[in-house]
Amino acid sequence: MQSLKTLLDLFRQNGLKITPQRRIILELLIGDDSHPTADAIYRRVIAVLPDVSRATVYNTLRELVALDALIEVHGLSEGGTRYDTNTGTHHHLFCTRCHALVDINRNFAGLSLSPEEAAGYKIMKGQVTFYGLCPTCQKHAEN
Amino acid sequence: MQSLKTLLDLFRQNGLKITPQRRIILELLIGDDSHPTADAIYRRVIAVLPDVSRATVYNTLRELVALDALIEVHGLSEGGTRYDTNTGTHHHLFCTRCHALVDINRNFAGLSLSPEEAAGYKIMKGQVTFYGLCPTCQKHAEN
DNA sequence: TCTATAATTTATAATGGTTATAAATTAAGA
DNA sequence: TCTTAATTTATAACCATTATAAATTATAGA
Repeated sequence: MQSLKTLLDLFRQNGLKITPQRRIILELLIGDDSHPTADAIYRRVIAVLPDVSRATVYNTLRELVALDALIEVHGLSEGGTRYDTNTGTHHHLFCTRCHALVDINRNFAGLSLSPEEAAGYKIMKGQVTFYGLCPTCQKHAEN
Repeated sequence: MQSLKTLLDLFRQNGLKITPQRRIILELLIGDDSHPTADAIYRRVIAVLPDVSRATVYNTLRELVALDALIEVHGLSEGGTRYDTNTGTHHHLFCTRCHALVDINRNFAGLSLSPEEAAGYKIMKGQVTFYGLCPTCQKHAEN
């Protein structure tokens, strides 16, 4: 994710106002590679600005996604969409026990389909998700 | 997915009763490779047995998943979980426009992580999802 | 075949993440 | 400083799914 200044400029360039709420959310998001949920972001926001509403958090996240400054990761964990500040092409490694999610910044060779396999589809991208156990969860061996 | 007889035996072996509702759901699911949602299955069920409730459909799907006879696919489309009758290891190809989902029954070589990339994680599996446009959606070029 | 009973189904309410609504507030250009 | 459109907020609504509890039923055993 870019610097705060770049993000603020991006908002301004798109006719969006810089509100205290938006500024806090952007500041918290920058450098966060934990793939937080909307709720996790909300909780961190109200620790700083206690009166911010959930709706504003959701709205701001939606704006960031629309501006391609943030990516939604669906289908992992039960607690809702995860937000990814890494907007480049990358893959994921997910801990099925604690739901930690880390980025894999690498290209996988051989990630393509033969014409028969592709069944006439025009392929736009291939995304890999690795499932496993993080070091901490391996120690708590059960499950 | 196995034959109806195999599935019925599986239910019996696990002390589950064979009800008309369950039988219909199993029959509809066998040979269905469309990755339907719970709602799609429900609508097909009530076309045959009009009084079956959504809860029964959800319950039966949950039982099939617990018996490893059905797999849940999360994070694709907005209409909820997709159900996959292909219980073997495989990958997916998803049309981002019409949400068609097809199985890729192949192993991808090179789908592993170096120790540094794995960051201490114990990897259990790697799942690939290809995103693209199906032949029909390519014609309706927009989007 | 009949009965007893535990499993199942059902209607209904509840849940959880997220979006819509509409009124009150506010950023920012003139 | 004003004006106004954008934003925020509280609240309700939404949708997929699960929980609850009462009514029904499959099935094992008499």
